[in-house]
Amino acid sequence: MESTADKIDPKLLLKLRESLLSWFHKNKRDLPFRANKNAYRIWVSEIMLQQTRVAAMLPIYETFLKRFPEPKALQEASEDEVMKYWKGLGYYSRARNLKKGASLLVEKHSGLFPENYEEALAIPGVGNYTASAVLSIAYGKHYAVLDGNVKRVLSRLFLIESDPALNSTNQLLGNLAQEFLSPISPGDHNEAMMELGALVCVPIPNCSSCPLSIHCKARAAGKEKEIPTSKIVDNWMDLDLNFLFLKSSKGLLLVKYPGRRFFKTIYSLPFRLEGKHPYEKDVWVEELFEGPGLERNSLKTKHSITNHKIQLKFSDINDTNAAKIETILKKKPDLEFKWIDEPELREEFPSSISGKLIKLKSKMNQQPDLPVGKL
DNA sequence: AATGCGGGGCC
DNA sequence: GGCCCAGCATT
Repeated sequence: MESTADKIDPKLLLKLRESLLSWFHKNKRDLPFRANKNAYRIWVSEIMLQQTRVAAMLPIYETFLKRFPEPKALQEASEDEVMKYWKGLGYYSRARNLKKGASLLVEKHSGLFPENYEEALAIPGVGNYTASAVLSIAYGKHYAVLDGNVKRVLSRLFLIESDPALNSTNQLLGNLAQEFLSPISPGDHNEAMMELGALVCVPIPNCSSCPLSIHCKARAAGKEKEIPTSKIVDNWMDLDLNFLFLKSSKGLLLVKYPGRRFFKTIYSLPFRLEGKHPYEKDVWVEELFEGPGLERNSLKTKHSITNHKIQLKFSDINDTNAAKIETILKKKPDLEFKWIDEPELREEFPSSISGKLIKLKSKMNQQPDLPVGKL
């Protein structure tokens, strides 16, 4: 633990905070969630901003809050309507959690976002980051946020060279953030750190406009461009997944099989890995795809699962003898399967992939002259 | 500690 | 067309 804040000159800390805050007051962007501040509006903005760029969430934020200006409105709305307002933001469990959280607020907290950290953490979809952000910005509580921006700023300012993906580094950065946090204006301080990381201390930093640059250890060491560095390489792999709509008199086939690469714990349509990939093929899947009347179409769409850039495709088999299929499936002892009604697919195969495949199918039905063939 | 979850803006 | 992004929950 070379760099801990308790070794830093307290006067320097004061100076750094002051420079940071005065920079923020002059340079902060005029954003809607910085006006009419209340805990609910800040909570909504923080949830929307998770893994999402400001530019992408701005137009949605305005219309969302106009329709759901307070927790009660969100609680009373149907989930479908909430989803409609969330459309375009992705990570839809965020919206479901927001609605659940609104109910919790109405029922347990008189419609207000709690001021207590543990109670905030108990809200679905609220983790350390969001709890600290809302409590500091809305209520002036003394909790430092630690997001990707703050990690980058702190790593450079205090020359933290260890891998930011490591738990130990995270802990160190969290302690530093808390030590550095302004006791007078924790909310502004947190926002200022994130704003600095978003505008100035970006991956390739603009040190000449940074209020902290003269005290930045990474800059002094000439390492500002290489910090933070992660030794963890994400080698994204290209992968083709062909999903099979196998329909028999019993319905549409779903399977679950813990030994496969994806969807170990949920039911999904049977899928086959195609093209070049390092994974083992499953014999029973190949047998299914060899069934009679296979129709492969040329439509595809994109999907990503951690470290995999996937081309999604699908094939159809209709009017198949269910008993024969089940014979194939039963050869695999730990394979579970069931037959469902096709309209239930989204619920029964709870991945966004099912939605994408449904969309692809409807596209195909609108253009019946698309090439369809045995291969 | 690893893994799954997405879609849009921007270069 | 690829890259990047104000994390959380589950396992």
